[in-house]
Amino acid sequence: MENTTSNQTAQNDLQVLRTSSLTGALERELEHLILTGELKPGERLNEIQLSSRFGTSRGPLREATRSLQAKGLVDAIRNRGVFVRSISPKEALEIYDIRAALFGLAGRLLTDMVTDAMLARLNEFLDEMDEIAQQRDFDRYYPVNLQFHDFLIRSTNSSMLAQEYKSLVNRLHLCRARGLVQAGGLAVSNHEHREMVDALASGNRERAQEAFFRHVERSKQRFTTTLEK
Amino acid sequence: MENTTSNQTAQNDLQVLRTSSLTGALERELEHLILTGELKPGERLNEIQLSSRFGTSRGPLREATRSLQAKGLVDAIRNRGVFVRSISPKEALEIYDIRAALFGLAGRLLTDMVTDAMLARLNEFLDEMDEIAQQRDFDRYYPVNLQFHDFLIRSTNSSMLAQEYKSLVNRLHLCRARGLVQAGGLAVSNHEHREMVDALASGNRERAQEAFFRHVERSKQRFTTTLEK
DNA sequence: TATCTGACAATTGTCAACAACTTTTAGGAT
DNA sequence: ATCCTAAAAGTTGTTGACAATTGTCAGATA
Repeated sequence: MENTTSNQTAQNDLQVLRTSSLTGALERELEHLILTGELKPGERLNEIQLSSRFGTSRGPLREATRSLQAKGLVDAIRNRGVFVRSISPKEALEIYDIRAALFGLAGRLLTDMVTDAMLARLNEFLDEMDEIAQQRDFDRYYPVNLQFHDFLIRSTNSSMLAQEYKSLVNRLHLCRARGLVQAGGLAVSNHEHREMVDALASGNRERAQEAFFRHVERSKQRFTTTLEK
Repeated sequence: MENTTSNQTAQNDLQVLRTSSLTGALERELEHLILTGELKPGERLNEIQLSSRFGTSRGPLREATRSLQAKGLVDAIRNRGVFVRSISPKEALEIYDIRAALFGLAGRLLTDMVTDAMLARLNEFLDEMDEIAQQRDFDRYYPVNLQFHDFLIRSTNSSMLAQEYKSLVNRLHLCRARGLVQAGGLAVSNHEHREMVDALASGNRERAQEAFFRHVERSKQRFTTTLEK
């Protein structure tokens, strides 16, 4: 039994390596370590240590870190090494603005392609989040909230937009000062969600864009206020 | 004489290598080759050929291409090589939208920080472009138009925004179908520019955002029409 | 003629070794 | 004790070699 499972995983690994690459796998692994916080902002990525940990040589690992550098997740200093990037509050605010702009675009695009089925699904989300918000259960609210936003972005059918948006969210995770930012405004947040969905249903592009934009901007403000104390 | 200059460039190269890296230099060089069209969309980047051309080994070159891959300028296929990315019309349209959203954000941000000096500089740009447009001199119009947009983006003081915007513009260059798109609408374009500056001067955030947004959207429409014939 | 097969060439994937640089540490001078 | 210096250790930068894969082409077969 143990034999078959290990054979299976070995086959999976091979399957992965046929289409993807060792570098790509390492990159995903490192990205995971960074985003989960196992590798913390400012921490150095030791090539020897990491490559021996993953059982590869330094070459593919270096390629993976170059990719992460281009994505803005690490900084590289020549002859010193690569370090998990640390996003300053100033940079975080800049990213919030860009995220707001992209989310606003999502709202604008969705207005012209929204269906009854989509509105129904969105209202399901709203109801679910309302229920959770009333119980002040942040641990349950957070993932659904994430799903809600993901659903909206993916519904635009713009893979470029989805990719850019994800990249921004990832970088935002690297801001140390970003604790449980929105722990306070659960009900508030969902009120904004309703405004967004209503704007979509109204068919008014500019209104939807503005509603989506402001939702992220308010989240930015909540971040600012928690920052000041 | 020849000796001193070659010594100087050699010193410059060394100076560059102290702060930057060989990989970084290679990446810039490759990016240049791609954006100028010396390496055309779909073309393969031969590691041996390129590394011998630049006088390095394949290691740093591979790291450079990984970075370009993350930036969306090349595609890599395992065991086949990396290829200059070819942006489809569909993807180009998606990028136009994102660019519009970011440019709209620039307008919104600038509204709150615009100075008399900045407005004066912008009006200089407008007058200059008007003059060139009347002469139908596209070769002169294009770089000034670029400068104008660059000036606006940089004036927001958001390095993140500038970086993202530049990345999008770069990728747009990889669309084969994008010839001299806006060769037609010189005067039209500058009329839109005036609307943008006027909106900035009005102090109305939403109006400025919309004006900036629509400017890129109209440029997208011009792209679409040239695409259809 | 068209298609399949297998050897050969070209190219990419990975690795280990060496060179260059940085940081640490130990020793000595003040 | 403090500061400087130089050797040592640790880490990154780069290279060339080898393995694995893909592409090419001549010859055999139907």
